[in-house]
Amino acid sequence: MVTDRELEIMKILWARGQASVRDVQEDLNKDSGPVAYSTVQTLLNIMEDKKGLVRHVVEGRTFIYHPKKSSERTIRELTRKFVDRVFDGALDRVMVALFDSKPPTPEDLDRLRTMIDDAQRQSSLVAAGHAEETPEEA
Amino acid sequence: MVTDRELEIMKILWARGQASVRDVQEDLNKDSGPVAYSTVQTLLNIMEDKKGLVRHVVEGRTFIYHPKKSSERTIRELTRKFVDRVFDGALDRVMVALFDSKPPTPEDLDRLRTMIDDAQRQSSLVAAGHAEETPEEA
DNA sequence: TACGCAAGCCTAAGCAACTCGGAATCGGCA
DNA sequence: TGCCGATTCCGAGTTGCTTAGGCTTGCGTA
Repeated sequence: MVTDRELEIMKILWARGQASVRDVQEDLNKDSGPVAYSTVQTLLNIMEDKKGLVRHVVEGRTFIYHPKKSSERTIRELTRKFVDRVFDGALDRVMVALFDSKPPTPEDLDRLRTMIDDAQRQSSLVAAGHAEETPEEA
Repeated sequence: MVTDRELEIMKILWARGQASVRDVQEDLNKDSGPVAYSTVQTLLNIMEDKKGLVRHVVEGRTFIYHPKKSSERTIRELTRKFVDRVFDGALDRVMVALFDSKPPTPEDLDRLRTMIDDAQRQSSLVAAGHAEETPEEA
């Protein structure tokens, strides 16, 4: 649903909180190659009207855009789609590919170990009957 | 580079080792929706001539297609591209999103722990001066 | 007030990639 | 010859990305 270019723009909006078309254009020019003002405008238009990814308020003559969809939700959906598409949902196969394509640093490994420890502690609590203490997501 | 549809076809070829256009069409019809024979043919054509993903041999009158690009390499590249695109290459952020979008099972966690153990043992060996025993990739 | 510049927005359009299917062609066989 | 399955050719619809040009509005200047 959200394309490459749109993701770049969303990243800018997430980082800045809000931005005018000019702001986005300048950031894109800095990060990637040169892009015409009207290109950014068209994309933001589509992202607002057709996809609901952003919204805008008018300030003087200029449109100020805000992200509407959170980075957490967007990234979660992108990740899920990728895992399903490439790995048919198999998490351990993802990990193998991940380590293969991006060799982890020792710091990465430490952080991962901590994450797994937490997850295992969590699931053992659940198994012991403390599931009701885990709040559900809205 | 490799699109959704092409990945589906590659998966079929990887699973079967080789397949005729008819084979691929039938598997696609089984997995996804109905697809015309000529569509599959067009796709395989592009995958051979333009992208070098497959090759074919003639057997009687029919084309038998073989995967040319390995699943390992394809998946590694897809994974790397995804990590760079969405997470700017930050491995630990990928893990967080992974756990978030696909809650790991206890079995997943055990396997992951083993993988991390292996990786850490490996890197400590390297740190101890055995780097020259690690063969380089061609 | 009248004029023109600058900044912003909107519209139309082109280009490339992907996906798909219809129609024609070829080769063997009854 | 006529049929059948397989292959090839070609065009069309969709989507993403890109841009140029036209329109509106506000402001400074004379």
